This record gives sequence, C-alpha cells and structure tokens, in this order.
Amino acid sequence: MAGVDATLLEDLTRRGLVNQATGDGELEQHLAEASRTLYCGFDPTADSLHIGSLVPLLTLKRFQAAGHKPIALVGGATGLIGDPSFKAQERSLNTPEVVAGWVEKIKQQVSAFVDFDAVENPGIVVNNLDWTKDLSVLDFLRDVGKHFSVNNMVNKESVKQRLQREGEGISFTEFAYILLQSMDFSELYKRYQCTLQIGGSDQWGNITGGVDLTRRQHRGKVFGLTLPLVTKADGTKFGKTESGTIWLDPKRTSPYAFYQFWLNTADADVYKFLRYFTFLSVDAIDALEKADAERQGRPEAQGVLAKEVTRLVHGEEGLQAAERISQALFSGGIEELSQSDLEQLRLDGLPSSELPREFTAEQSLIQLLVDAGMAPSGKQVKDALGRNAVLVNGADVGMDSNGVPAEVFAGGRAMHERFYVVRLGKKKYHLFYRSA
RNA sequence: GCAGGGGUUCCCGAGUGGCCAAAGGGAUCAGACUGUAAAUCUGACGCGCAAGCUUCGGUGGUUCGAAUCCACCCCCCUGCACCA
Repeated sequence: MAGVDATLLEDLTRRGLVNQATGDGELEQHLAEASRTLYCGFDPTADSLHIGSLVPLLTLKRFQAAGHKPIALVGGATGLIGDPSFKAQERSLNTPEVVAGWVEKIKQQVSAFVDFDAVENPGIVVNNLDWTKDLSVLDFLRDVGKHFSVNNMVNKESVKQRLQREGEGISFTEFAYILLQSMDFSELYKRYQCTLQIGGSDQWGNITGGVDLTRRQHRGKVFGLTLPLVTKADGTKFGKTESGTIWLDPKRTSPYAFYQFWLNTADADVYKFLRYFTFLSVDAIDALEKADAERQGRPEAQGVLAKEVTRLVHGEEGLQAAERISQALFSGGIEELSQSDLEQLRLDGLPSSELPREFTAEQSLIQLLVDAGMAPSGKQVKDALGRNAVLVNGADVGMDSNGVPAEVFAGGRAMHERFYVVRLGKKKYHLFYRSA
C-alpha cells in the first residue's frame, strides 16, 4: 500500500475546512493508518454544480492527493426526492427524465476533480440510483426503515424549522430523504469499504444517519466529516452576484465571469478563500497575507485566488482567456486593441452581440443595452446614462444619445470598422459588432 | 371535514376604502470616494426614455373609488375531528 499523508487532517484543520467530525478523534488515526475510501454526494438539482459545491469537490481532491480513494456520488436517486436539510420549504419534484439528464452533466463535471487513473488510489463516480431503482418498498421499509427512529429524525436540527415553523411543513417524501442518503453510505461501505463521508455542514444529520445505519446493517465502523459553510464577512450570501449564481459550467458562467467573481473577493474573505479553494500551502497563504498587509494599497491575494481557482475549474486555457479579457478591459487602453484582439475577446467569452445594419425608429440605445443583457431594466440604463456611466469605445454617452443609436454606433466611431466596446458602470462590459 | 390564523412588489415585512406603485429593512444597480476593495454618503429600485401602463393568491361583486369591504374558489399553517 502506498503511503498516505498522515498530516492531511491537520492541514484541513489549518485551512479551516473541518467543521465537525464523528468518532472522537479516531478519524485522524483511521486516515493515518492506511489508504481509505471516502465519498461525497452531489445531488443533481440543476444541470450544473455551482461554486457552493467546490469546497467538497476540492476536498475530495485533497484526500486523493493524500493517498485516499475518492468516490464522487451523483444523486440520481436522492435528486428525485429532494434534501430537506435546512431548506425553508418543500421543493417541487423534477421529472425522472430531467434528473437523469442532469445526472449525466454532473457526472462529467465531477469527473474533472477526481483522478481515475491514479495507480494506487483511483477515484470513481457512482450513481445511487443504481442500488435504489429496483428496491421494493417493502424491502426498503424492512431493511432500512426499521433502523431509523422517527423520534430521532424529528429531533434533527436540519428539519426542525420545517417541523416547527409556521407556514411550512414537510412531506413524508422529503422527511425520508435521510434514509436514502444513509443507505448510500452503507451501500458504499459494503461495495467499496468506504469508511468516510464528507459533506457540507448542512449534511451532518444525513451523514450521521449513514454512520448509524452502516453500523446497524454491517457492524461497520465508519466516519463522517463536515466542511464549513462558506460565509462572507459582510453577511451576504456566498456565490451570488448581480448576474446570479456562479456556476461551474462554462456555458452558464464564462471563465471570464468566473475569474472576475474571485477577483472581486473582499479583503476580509480572501485569505480564508485561498485556504478553502486553492492548493497553495497554508504557509504560503499566510506569507501572502503578511506581504499584502505590509504593502500599502491593493492586495495581491485576489489575483492569486482568481488565478488558482479559475485554473482548477476551467483549466489553463480558460484561465488564459479570462486573463486576456480582464487585462484588455481593466488595464487601460481598450483603444489599443487590435482587430484580432477584439475577435479573440469575443471567442474568449466576453459577452457580445451583433448590431443590426440599420436601426429602426423604435430602437433606442437603452433598449439595445437591455436586450444585450447589460442591465435588467431600462431604468438602470437610463440612470447610468444620466450619470455618464455609459462609455462606447471609451467615450461617454449622455442621455441625449438615447434616441439616436445610429449616431452612437456610427461607422466612423467603430474600432476597426466594426467593433464597439460598451461599458456600463465600472465593471460591465459588452462587445457590439457588425459582421464583417 | 370543522375551527382559528395566513397568502402584499426579489426576500423579510407595514398597510384594513381615496393622500398607494404601496412604509421600513435587506439584497441589487449606478454615482462620489477608492484598489475593478471595505466603510460612508447620494440616487435608482413593478414595466416603460416618456406620456402612460400593469400589480397586492384566483374569479366575480359592492363602490365615484378596493391591497383594503362582500361572495365563491385555490394554497399554506395550527388545533380538533375522521381513520379507530
């Protein structure tokens, strides 16, 4: 057996990645002794994971790097039910076809973080639908249900608000979710000698359920470890921006937008995020923090964070593209961009739209920008226009230009005959062009 | 099924006949200041450039006028009953 890195848990702790663990410290020894198999589940609630899943995903990777065997479980079954943990309300069910489609997408996504070819400790991806789809209700109730105490389940913190809070209830379906997830752990223990489940802190109840079930069904000693919920210092929700959730799928969130998201991390959060989301050593991160503190002005940490995480998720190419765009837009001189630079930015994922040859009478500048997705409502564009916050190829456009888009996008004002870089506010860019 | 409580603009939450596109807070957007920060201040925040238009679970009604009153319906919560 290849050696395992016995300091893994210590490193995780230093990173602040350990929220809770079962087993009174026995886990550390368990992991230090031998290469273990562990798993983490990802339910398909959309066709892509978002950055909320990044912490567990990367943690799986950390375990593998330390010599353990990771299993990424995609919840083809659990996704059909819906995890009630700490959810304020019952969710509507998705059809089996839809969930099955999502499962495939999530499988692929997850696969990027697990090394299947490691000789000693290859990872695998499984789907819990495989061992639940043919299970009969009676078998389920007798073999699994019998091990659960409703009294116990009712006392779980994760469903408390649904049980007590006025205005919301919980269906039996969601209430039974924990049985399914617990079954997964027990099943993986049986099939792969999986002895550790990791997950977000909201998964504690489900994880301990699995630990108990494994013991009851197989007299197996298994462990659970939860990771902290990612929070921001200002109290707002992590992973959301003006334009919505940050997804891992480049079709939903371009590498550029992804990169920008991390680059905009608040100082108060950035070092914590570096520990959570990168593989840089804690010492290196501490050193960076110290250097930033000593230097006046802008810290380097955000740049490092954006670079590292974008590379992890979108690869070197995605990172290059993101950096090219960011460089071009924010480090001055858009007017110096060559025609091929502009073309490249478009390919790199800078939001862009084609302009019509002729403008109709109804087309106002405001409407054009709204249609391009630069703002959700015309009011915002109007506000920006009124404050000279709209720039076309570097020159600001006032409210009086609203009615005359043909003038704003006149051929003579184009870059290389056909490009217009429009900036709204400080950070929102959009490339308008006419086909060549 | 019965009784009681409730469904308001992204969220929380005021509003119980006109002064309501609807208080306040949060989130969000823009401006100033900055570091593409934070904090702070300013403006915006249903839709529409505007005139204006469409909202307060749904449908009808009363009224000059309804988020506010009435009727019916839908949904949620709590308790009781039913299941026994």
